[in-house]
Amino acid sequence: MAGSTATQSGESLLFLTDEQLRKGIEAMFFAYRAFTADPDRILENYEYGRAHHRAIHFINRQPGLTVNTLLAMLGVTKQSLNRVLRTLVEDGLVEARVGRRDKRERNLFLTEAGAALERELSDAQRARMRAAYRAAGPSAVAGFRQVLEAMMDPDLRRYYQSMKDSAP
Amino acid sequence: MAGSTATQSGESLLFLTDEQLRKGIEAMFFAYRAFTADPDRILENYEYGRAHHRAIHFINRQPGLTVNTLLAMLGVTKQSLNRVLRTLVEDGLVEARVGRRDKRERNLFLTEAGAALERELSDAQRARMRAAYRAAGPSAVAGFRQVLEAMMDPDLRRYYQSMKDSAP
DNA sequence: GATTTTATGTCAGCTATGTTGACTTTCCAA
DNA sequence: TTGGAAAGTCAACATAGCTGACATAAAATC
Repeated sequence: MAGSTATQSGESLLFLTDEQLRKGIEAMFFAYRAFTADPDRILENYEYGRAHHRAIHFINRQPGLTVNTLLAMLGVTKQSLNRVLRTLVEDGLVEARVGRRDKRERNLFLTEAGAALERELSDAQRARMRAAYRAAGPSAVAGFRQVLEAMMDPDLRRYYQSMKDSAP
Repeated sequence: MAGSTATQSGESLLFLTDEQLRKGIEAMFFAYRAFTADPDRILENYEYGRAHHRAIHFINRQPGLTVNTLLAMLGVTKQSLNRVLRTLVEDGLVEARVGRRDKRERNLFLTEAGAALERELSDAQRARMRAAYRAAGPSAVAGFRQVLEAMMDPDLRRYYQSMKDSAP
């Protein structure tokens, strides 16, 4: 409630003033908008939206994942995801295979066409990310990742950390 | 198109593999979701949405700003913003004063009630940001800000940099 | 074997927030 | 004095969230 500048933390306090925190909030807002701008532009050509991009992204990251797993990562309702998934399957970008062990489950995979769109979207997004990383430098990148990680919901942080981090 | 791991950059290349970039992309996605979660929860109680929050945030940051300026920062159409602004004015959270010099313009201000909601939303969001900053440490915070800044649209970066950064 | 739980899909309807297009009012400035 | 910028409004639409209700199949449990 109060100024919240002064705390008992042992760390340097310079980064915890309200103004600093507000700047961080704005930085997130502006950067996130730029971050989604390129894919959004591409998606228009296909009459898809951000929701399709997110589904495609995670199916690519973890081929064969189940609908429930994807649901947990996206944090939307199954009805909302289903609408997206259905169009992707109909359009031949995603394949939903009945689970081998548990036949109630659907394992999701990108088709060749799906992988191609994933590449197009991700190329654009990675290009911007790469430019930002270059401009900021390696040690800034490490800090960037640390702060984002600390900000995440713990469950998703666990997933995030479990993903491999460097090319094999 | 190709692996895009190898470049001619003089910097350390370790941060520019596709995997590293993809992790950065996911980090943005997950962190942004967490970043908006607290305000979203609060806004439900008032029957407002994220769009209202954004308007309130920027009006608080720059009291008296014009509708056009706000439009540029939010990156939406005036019709979309107008709907939000109208409800905020009707509900007595925002005051739109006719411009002194140019009477076509409307200068936007938060009322006491608007400032109170701003504080509630921003307290929650800053609390999360503060926790993440503390967990990551001061030098990580600097890097975080540098990368986000590099990612922004240049016009918004200019605005962003022009805002004061430390408590006066 | 019967029952319950789980995973998924689907229908209907609602809301928030974005869009475009057309139009009006106000009013500054050339 | 008139052209055009700034602001506001109305209508119609799309996307992507949401809730609730219900269906089906398969697994798990009793």
